[in-house]
Amino acid sequence: MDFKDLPKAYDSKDVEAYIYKRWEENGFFNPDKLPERNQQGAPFCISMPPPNVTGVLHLGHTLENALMDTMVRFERMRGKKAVIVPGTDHAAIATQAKVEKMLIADGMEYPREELGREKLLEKIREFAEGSKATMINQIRKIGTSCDWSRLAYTFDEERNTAVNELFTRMYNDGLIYRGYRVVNWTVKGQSTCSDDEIEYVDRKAKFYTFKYSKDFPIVIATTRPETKLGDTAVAVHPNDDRYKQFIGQTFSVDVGASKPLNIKVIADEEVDPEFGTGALGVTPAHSAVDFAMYEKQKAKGDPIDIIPVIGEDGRMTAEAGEAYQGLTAVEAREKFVQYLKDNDLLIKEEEIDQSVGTSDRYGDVIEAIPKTQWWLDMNKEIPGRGKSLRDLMRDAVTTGLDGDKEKLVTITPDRFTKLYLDRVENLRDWCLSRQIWWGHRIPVWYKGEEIHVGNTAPEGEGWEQDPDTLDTWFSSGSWTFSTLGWPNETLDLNTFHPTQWMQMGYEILYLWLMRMVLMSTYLFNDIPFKDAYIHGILRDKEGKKFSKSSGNGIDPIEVVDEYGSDALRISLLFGISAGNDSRYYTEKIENGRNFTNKLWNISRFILTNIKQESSSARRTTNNDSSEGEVRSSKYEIRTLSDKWILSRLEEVTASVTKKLETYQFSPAGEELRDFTWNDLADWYLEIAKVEKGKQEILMHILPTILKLWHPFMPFVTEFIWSQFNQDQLIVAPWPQSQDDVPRTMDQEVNSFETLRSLITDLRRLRAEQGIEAAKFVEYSIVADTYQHQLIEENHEVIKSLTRAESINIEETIAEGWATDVSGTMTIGLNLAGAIDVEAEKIKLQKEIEELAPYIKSTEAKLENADFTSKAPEHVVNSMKDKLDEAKKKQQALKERMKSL
RNA sequence: GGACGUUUAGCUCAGCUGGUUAGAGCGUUCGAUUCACAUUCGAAAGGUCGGAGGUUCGAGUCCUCCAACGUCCACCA
Repeated sequence: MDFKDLPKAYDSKDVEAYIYKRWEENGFFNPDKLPERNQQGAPFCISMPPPNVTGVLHLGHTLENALMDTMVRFERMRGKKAVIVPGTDHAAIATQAKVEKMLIADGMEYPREELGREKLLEKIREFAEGSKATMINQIRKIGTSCDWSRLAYTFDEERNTAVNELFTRMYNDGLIYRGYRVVNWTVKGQSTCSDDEIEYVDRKAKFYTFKYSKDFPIVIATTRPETKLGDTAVAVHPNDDRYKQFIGQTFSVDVGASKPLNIKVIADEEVDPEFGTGALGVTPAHSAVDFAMYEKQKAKGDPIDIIPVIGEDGRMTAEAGEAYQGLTAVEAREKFVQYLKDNDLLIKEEEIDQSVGTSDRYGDVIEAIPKTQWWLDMNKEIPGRGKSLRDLMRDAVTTGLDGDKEKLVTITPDRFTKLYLDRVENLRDWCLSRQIWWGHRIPVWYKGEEIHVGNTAPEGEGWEQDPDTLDTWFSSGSWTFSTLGWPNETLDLNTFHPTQWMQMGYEILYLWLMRMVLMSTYLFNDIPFKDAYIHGILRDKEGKKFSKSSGNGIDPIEVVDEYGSDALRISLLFGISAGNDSRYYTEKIENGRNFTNKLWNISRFILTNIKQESSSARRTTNNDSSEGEVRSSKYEIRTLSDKWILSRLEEVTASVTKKLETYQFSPAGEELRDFTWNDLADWYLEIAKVEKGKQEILMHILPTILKLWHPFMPFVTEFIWSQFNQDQLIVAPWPQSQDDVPRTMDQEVNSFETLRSLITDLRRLRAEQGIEAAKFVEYSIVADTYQHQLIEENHEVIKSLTRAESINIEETIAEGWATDVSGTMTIGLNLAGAIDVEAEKIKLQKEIEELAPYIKSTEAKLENADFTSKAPEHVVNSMKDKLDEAKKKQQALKERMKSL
């Protein structure tokens, strides 16, 4: 397609499909196929946070892809060996829960029972494969330049090997152990879950204060009376005078169950004498805290019993007594409370606010029940390392591992480091095993008393593999290295690990970031990535979270189809700041689309302009990608506007580079947009229509801004680039900026700014007087020598941009003309006598008044010795200059007033 | 109970280590169909930076307290 055929409006659809295909064909997503320049460059690797195979991508994924792709394209152009390693996550519990829900919706009552393990897994696998295919296509559509040859899946064979190996090593180091402890149990999901998979919701609850029996001396309180059937102790503070006397005694109490409870009164420092009745009914089987007391008592040699009264089905067990067995917890609660009432044991019943833990996937209330599970120890010293996992996780974000700053994870914004650390200090041992089926099987085999832990099943007959699966985060925690080939010593692993950059939403800081740090520090004594950028979540126009239940979900692909991927990308990136939520709404996308179109038309103008103006086919074809700046050597700086725009381009290049280096995506993009639209399009291109002969300069500017824009808007920039280049923009060198912009430019830039405001002021003058836009007018200007020269030199530009018949430099503005002051110049507009003198006076008076307070306060500041002696010189000087100008302006205004 | 975040034009948000008369986009008002673009162009109106103190020559920008909204954490027995 030749540029003369470029349509007036940019149509993203065909272009995007064509361009992405071309990229893939050229193989530049694969770091091994990048040009020599990149092969020599430093590695830059981003592990794509693998989206869950639970369905389709949402806007949040689009934001993440935009962030990653912007970074990787930037670094690729800068000559690094850059790669995004893509993948998907089997998302164990989330996916199984999703498929089960779908099966139930289709009429199945108990999918697990009805299908059995293998058949249900087959269903889930089918669904997962479908999701994967959909999501990969969606990622392509967004334009993410990830290396599909390195595509991974948390549940494929390579990752399974990694997971098993990791588990085995941790087991052999004594960090993974099997233990009977209280776990978080979802009855609906029929599985344990980790502390991180619990979502707390506020609700009202009844708080009951009661005695076990008439003759029991201590009053206790609870929101879960039914669990009290499993109480085996009452804990009080050792110094509590009210209860001291009972410590050590055991009471047999009849609570209306089949057999009486033996309640021992124990002392525990943890009990707060001020809270409630100062005594705590201990239910070791159904409370993590109480279980800890149970363990403590055991260690002390003064054990108490543990009686599970709630089973895995959420119903009361036989241990709860015949009268309760089989009842749901809620039914049992009612029954027990009724018993207390009937026997005059209930002392108080009040309503309180309670925060109750629920399963984030199944939604039901989490029960605490005791169960034998696999755990990862946070506190145990790793053999030969002198540190625990907790220590490593702490070191990785504070001092760097072993005090090495190269092994320090930097989190942006910094405040998340503190949240991370708080969490690290409070981490409990991680329950690794799950009873759901969709996931990596625990690599443990049993035969009688024997246990085998390893990558593969042991030799010999009669071994049975543990039926449980691993917490999904165990596999995603190893993502940064499992995707690079570990446990094999691959070239990728050596080259790209630790990875350079990671981005994620703050909602998975604990779930994922911490686990990745844990795994990498454990295995390699190294970090998983150097810098982590934390982004907020996308909300809708009202600030509500996007969710299926709110019905406000948006399909990014529909948006891409309508507005284009580039438009979507920049509208998501603009207006965000690290760690903060942002809102998404149509106007933003339209704005993105409009800008894309603007860039398109700027390019169209420049390219066609070149064609028309340079009959000698000056257009350079660039056939050596390392010579990206080939055009720059050819241009000639001739006018003020040339100097100005090139100076601005330098400045913007340096600034955008700096901002991208520090992950300031929005400021970088906005600065670029401001330059492209407000400086280049609105001024320089308009001037170019008057001054002519700017082909070379424009053909320097266009490629440069296409490069600068490419990380943000890869499609449209690549396509425009293809109109005058053989090579591809995706691997073109990032523009170099000379930090030392020649000082002589400053003066030029200032002169141009003077010119620019003069033109704006002249335009305003005619607009205020209601002169119709098409009409040519006469201006006159009172200017000093320097300004005079400026106006002379740019006479045609001013005339054209203000639609003037004539512009004359005069001693004074003639009578009957409308006037105003531009900087220190007085400007006039010929109204052919039709001037409202009074209105003019009012306007000028207003301007004089507006200036007065500024002059006054600035003068006061400059007279203040404290200020002039303490403030830095440049501040004082610039203030003097400004004051000077303001005074001149005021003077001009006053003179004009007088002459009226 | 603890911690963190937010509070700047009608709306959505920028404002780095304190230093010019506080910015952008959208929206609004007025004007424009001229040869890149009406997904456009020109011009304008509109905030004193949640509140109260303090530090400083100087505070949206630092400190203290308060308020509203939001988020996370906690063994609320």
